[in-house]
Amino acid sequence: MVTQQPITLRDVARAAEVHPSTASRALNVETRPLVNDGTVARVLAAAEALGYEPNSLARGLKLNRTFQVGFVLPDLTNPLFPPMVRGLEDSLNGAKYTVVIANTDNDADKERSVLDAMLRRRVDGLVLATARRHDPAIDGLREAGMPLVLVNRTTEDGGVPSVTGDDHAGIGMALRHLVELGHRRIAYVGAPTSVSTGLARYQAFVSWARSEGIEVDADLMVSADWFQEDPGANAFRELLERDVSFTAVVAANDLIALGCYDVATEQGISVPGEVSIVGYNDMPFADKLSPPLTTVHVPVYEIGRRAADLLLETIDQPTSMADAIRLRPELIVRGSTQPPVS
Amino acid sequence: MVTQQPITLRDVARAAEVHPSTASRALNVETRPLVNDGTVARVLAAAEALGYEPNSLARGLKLNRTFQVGFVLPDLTNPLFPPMVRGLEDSLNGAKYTVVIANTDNDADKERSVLDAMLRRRVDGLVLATARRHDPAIDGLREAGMPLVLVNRTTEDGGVPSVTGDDHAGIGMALRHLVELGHRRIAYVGAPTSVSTGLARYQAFVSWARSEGIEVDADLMVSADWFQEDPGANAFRELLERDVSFTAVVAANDLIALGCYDVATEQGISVPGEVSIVGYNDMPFADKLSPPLTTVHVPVYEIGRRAADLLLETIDQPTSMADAIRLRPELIVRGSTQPPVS
DNA sequence: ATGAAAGCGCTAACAG
DNA sequence: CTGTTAGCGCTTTCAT
Repeated sequence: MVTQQPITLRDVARAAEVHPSTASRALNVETRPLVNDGTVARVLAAAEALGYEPNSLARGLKLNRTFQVGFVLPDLTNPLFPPMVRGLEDSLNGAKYTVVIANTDNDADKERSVLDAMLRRRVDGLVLATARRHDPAIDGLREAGMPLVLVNRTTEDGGVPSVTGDDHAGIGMALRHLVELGHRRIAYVGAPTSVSTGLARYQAFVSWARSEGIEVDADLMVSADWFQEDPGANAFRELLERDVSFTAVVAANDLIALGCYDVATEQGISVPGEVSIVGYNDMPFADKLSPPLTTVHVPVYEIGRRAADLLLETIDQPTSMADAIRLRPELIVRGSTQPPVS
Repeated sequence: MVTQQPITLRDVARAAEVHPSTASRALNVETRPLVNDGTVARVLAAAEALGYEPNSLARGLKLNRTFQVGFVLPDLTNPLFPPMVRGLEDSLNGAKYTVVIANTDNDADKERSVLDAMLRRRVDGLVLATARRHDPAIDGLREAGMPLVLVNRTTEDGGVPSVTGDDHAGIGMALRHLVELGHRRIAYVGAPTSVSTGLARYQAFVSWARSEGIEVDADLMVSADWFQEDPGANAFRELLERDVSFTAVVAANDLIALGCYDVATEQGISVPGEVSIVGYNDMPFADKLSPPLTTVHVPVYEIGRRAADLLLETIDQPTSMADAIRLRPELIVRGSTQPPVS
């Protein structure tokens, strides 16, 4: 089994009996008009016959572009991200770009090393799902002139384009749904306000509660240490220990809602019999939980697509404006909410 | 905002007042011994000060390696794959490799175009989760001398290293569990035998049924069109329409089991009251289903890690043997199985 | 121990 | 319309 070495442009040129640069022009759609139709045909035929695949390393080195973009996210096993990746790819592949994924596990060191690796690879742009509200890493990237798009979360330092769900609207949908069912004592199991989604959802909860005429009781607000199941469970336990009465809870995301499910099961609290729960994101299998989770659907795939489009714009035209695209979520009513019994 | 252009080796060399080739030697751990300690220090300091990041395009072009490996899979949103990706990355990143993911959606055209893209990118190797039992695409890749590792599924044409779960053992665990509970009429909701996992699980079911002294009734065997929920539901419906009696089913994977759940719910059949169901894979959230799914856990993350290690070996030493690593699964008993009532 | 020179495969002026 | 030339940033003989 001979590891046959790849065909190069020179091979094609030789076969077509033209100069390599002519072959290059013939092969590239942009420059093809510059060359004689007959020659084009000959070159194309030769390339086809030899099975020529351009070496994108050489091409990238010359053009100073890699046609690769990085996607930096906390953890791919969070079910939020795979559909987003698909969205990115579906948009980017059309433009001949490839996506390279890197996980940070919310670890600052890992984030730095991951970003370094991206820079070394000379990615043409970066999609970041890891933004904190104040994020020096992002500032650094911007200063280095790296095209950037934030997804899901944003930074407050401004100037960076982003594609997110509309958290204010989404939390409003969740809360109004509960109010319409008749709930008045509604708890909020939040998430760290150090990231934009945590803050926005918290603020939205407070603001919508006010406008719906619901009492905003600090005793009804807890915060999970992170957007995950166990922290959600801990936060919900803390809430229960406060011994305040409530008939419903809005969770800052589905995994936190799952944590609430766990504690409810563990303590024999019926969902939605005794307490209604609304999640956020509509992650895969949210409909398979017991009870099926009422939640706010975030168009994650679409976020990926739009982010890709925005990034491509930014790469092609670095002066373009820093759009902050907010995609509208949708309430999905399932089995975890019902009118309060009392 | 000036897009400052990256620091090159020449910049570092100039700052350290050495020749670029000396700087190169100093920077590379392999060749560092060749250069004077003092000079090394000066170069390293200069590189650090300037924030030098080697251009891996140039490096790759010279060395004829990209330090990238491709991972070709059907669909990243299948919950089986994200942990596998993490396993790959955790192993590969240590060796300074990056993973590029591509989805085929089980579409032959798409598969061809992704593989082309991978070749164009000159990936150093490929991990494939898309193998069919006879797979011309894989043959082509082998002939081209591309280092290859198959995961999850294998091909029958041999000679390609692979890392999979031990399906024979796993199905045995599932079946024995049901037999030990007292089930005798056990159905099998399978998957296409055109892929190795579909075939292996089918054969394992038949073989274990025999050795356990269970009747192998063709009427109790159906096959889903694919490893997914809806096909699983359709297959289970077909089984029910046959009007044969059974008290338990082994599903070829969790998503198919989920499809069985759906039909059971739709037709008012109690799980596990009237029929016990065992899944396969132990996908994320299998424990959150209602009822929590008894299933066979496949060490997916570990498969990723081992595949990465194997691929690195193959890249470094293309003559190495085509190991077929089979990782042992584990039965996870949850709420979807119980002794038969009758 | 370091410098000089060549070249990986490609593209883009610049000529003709 | 096509050929010539040079160079992207790096590594690696080959000299010294």
